[in-house]
Amino acid sequence: MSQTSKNTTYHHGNLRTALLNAARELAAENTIDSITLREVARRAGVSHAAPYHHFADKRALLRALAIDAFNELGKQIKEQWQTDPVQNLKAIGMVYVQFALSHPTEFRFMFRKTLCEPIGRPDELTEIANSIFEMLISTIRTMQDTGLATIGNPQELALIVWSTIHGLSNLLIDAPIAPQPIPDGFLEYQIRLVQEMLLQGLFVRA
Amino acid sequence: MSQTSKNTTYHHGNLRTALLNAARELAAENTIDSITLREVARRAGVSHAAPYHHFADKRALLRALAIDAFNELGKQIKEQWQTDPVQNLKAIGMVYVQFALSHPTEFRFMFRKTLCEPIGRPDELTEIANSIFEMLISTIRTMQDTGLATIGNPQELALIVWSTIHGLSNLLIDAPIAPQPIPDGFLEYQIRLVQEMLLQGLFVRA
DNA sequence: ACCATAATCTTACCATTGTCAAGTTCTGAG
DNA sequence: CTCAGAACTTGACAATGGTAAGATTATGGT
Repeated sequence: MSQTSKNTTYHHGNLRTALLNAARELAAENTIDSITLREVARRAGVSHAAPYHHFADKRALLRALAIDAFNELGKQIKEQWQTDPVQNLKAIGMVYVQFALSHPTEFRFMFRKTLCEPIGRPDELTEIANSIFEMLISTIRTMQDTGLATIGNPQELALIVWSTIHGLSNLLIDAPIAPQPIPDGFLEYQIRLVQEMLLQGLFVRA
Repeated sequence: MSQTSKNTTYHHGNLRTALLNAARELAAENTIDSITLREVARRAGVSHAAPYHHFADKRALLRALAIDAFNELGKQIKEQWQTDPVQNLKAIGMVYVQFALSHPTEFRFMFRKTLCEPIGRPDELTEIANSIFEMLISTIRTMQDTGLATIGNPQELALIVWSTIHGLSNLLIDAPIAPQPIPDGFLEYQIRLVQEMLLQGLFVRA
């Protein structure tokens, strides 16, 4: 096909990524249930059993999709990274919610416990999720070090902050409320509101 | 069967609720994908085509499940209702997160846009969700009236508050972080933390 | 009381899906 | 060159969502 690699007839050459791309294509088009192994294979121009040579089962394909999405999210956050922790807090929020809005299907798969390995076993999905969580924690720690936040255990505070942006993302994507489509500037305004509330809440005057 | 109603052999008598109960049973046992129309019918002791006389399709069954769950959530909130708006804010948060933790599968279905009717058509799921949202808005309005909160449009503030408890629920259920199982008192502590932050954030000193 | 009609349920069928087993074709190390 | 193994295909299987047509029961109008 017009793939960016070899063009042999039998061996695809780079089927794994082609399958993931096809899955992403499906994710972008339809809803969460419409990612079908067979359709993915079809779009990659390959037989319906071919994917099993690259993924153990459908779950593994979706897990790979989720991991890629987490990596992309982390990359986007890092691109916005600056020195001011308050700016970074805002950046994390904006990037996070925007990512959820622009890749809703992948976003949903990023948080599916069934896609993780059984507990005990090392799980890349858990690791990458935690590494992003760490960025939030360290941001809050920095804020505390510079006196911008004064109360609380940074880990617990980070969980609350993450909850807020994660919940906002979920509600905007899936809840039967919220304006549809989302008006211009709504996001910026909402994130600013979150941030102001959090900054106030994180800061106890001496 | 040992149903609470008639016991004729052919006509079930109350199949609709029996199906919903079976679905809830499945929800409690397994994961989100394991609710199968055929298994639901099997558990209700009925042929696999019988459900179609009570629900248009699988989606309709799941929508009914989600609606029931929203009703239950609303009921539980109302049971905790008092006069103090701050107490009510806490009650909403506690009940909400506890509901999500004790009925994770139903909770996930409560927020699936694909279960809603196409926009334009009146949708019971949208209505019941909004009616619960209204309780939050009115709580915040009351707080503003009594000087406990001073800033912002109550609707926008309510969205942030909802985001926080909704996000916390989702993360605790599905995110590959958070202690598993959740230790005693964790929830109370976390909700108190949320509340303190929000109260600070909602209140701007003159 | 009776019977037509509608509601409820069943059996039989179809297309699709995830998955596996057994073959086929290619590729590269020796 | 060759041959072991990787990459793919074909063909099968059971399970699922859904439809159609027929069987059974309930119900209301007369």
